[in-house]
Amino acid sequence: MAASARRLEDPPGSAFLLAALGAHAAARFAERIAALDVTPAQTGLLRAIAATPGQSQQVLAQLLGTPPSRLVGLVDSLADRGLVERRRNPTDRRLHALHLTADGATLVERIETIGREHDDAILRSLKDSERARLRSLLARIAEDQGLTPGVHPSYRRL
Amino acid sequence: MAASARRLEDPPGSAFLLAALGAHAAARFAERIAALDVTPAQTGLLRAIAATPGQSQQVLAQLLGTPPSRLVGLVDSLADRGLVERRRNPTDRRLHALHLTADGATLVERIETIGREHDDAILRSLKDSERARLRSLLARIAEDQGLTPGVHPSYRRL
DNA sequence: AATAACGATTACAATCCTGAACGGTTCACC
DNA sequence: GGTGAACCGTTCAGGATTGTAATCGTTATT
Repeated sequence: MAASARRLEDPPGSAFLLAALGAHAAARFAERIAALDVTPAQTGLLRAIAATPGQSQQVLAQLLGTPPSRLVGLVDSLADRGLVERRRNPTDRRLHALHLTADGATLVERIETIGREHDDAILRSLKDSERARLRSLLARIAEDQGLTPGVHPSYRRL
Repeated sequence: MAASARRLEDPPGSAFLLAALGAHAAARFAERIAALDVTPAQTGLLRAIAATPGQSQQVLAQLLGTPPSRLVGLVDSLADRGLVERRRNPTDRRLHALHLTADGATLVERIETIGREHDDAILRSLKDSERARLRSLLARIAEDQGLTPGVHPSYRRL
């Protein structure tokens, strides 16, 4: 009989801590933005459209790493609420260029505010210098792991 | 027209980085253990049983933060493969005490090995001293945020 | 002009989770 | 001691989400 009897409390590794904390942060953020009646997926799409307006759904789907069919429902839900517009491209009428409406733009602003509050809530136990250190470490891992900056990997196959 | 035009690349905050990296780490881990034909949820349950054997499903459900009905299927899938045993408690025949079989124990060992490899893969861009620093920062946040150590929050309402 | 390629959409099936209801068992209390 | 409440595990139906493949309209190719 080997020693085993590993306790549940000793964490199995930093990567697990990372995953657990990431899920926690994501869940908390989802709670916050629920007040605005948006889901994390919608938020990511709004952010992407705000960053590069006028793109086709195809391009956007590739950027986010999601099947195009999934974008349809997402865009629908935002378009129905008047936050996003599908503008047909006159020269190529297959394309739907996505743009934010005025309402959509102000919503993105609110989301960014909530994001900053969320950030503070999650990191409240760290001093500013420690926050900077953490951010730098995380950024290095993210780059090494090939994450596209500003895009949440959950669009891919989750 | 305000300045806006935030680029997608500048990350919206460390909490977002955390969430993105956590999702990435979780997805990669899921890929690894898929070779053993287990899901992350099953892995967490196996770990919990290994840490505190003989517990009832009710207690386990509360520890993991999941509705008991969700445990049933999880335990079923592991029991069908002979990794976990449900033992009726003779003094209180309502309870099902959960234990690992020999196969289950060796599987947990393999999962721990994979976990260490996974850890190295995620953190490969960091020196040992930096890994220690990161771990300490993450642990502090996790404690401050009230995460139960060793338990992945995704069992709760995801 | 015919056919292939392409963007967006729809249809469909598969998966997973939640919440309530259900049998079997034990406990509390009169 | 017997009756009803509480409890454990299970089951069941409903809802939400996602990926694959077929479909429709439009454009490019030859």
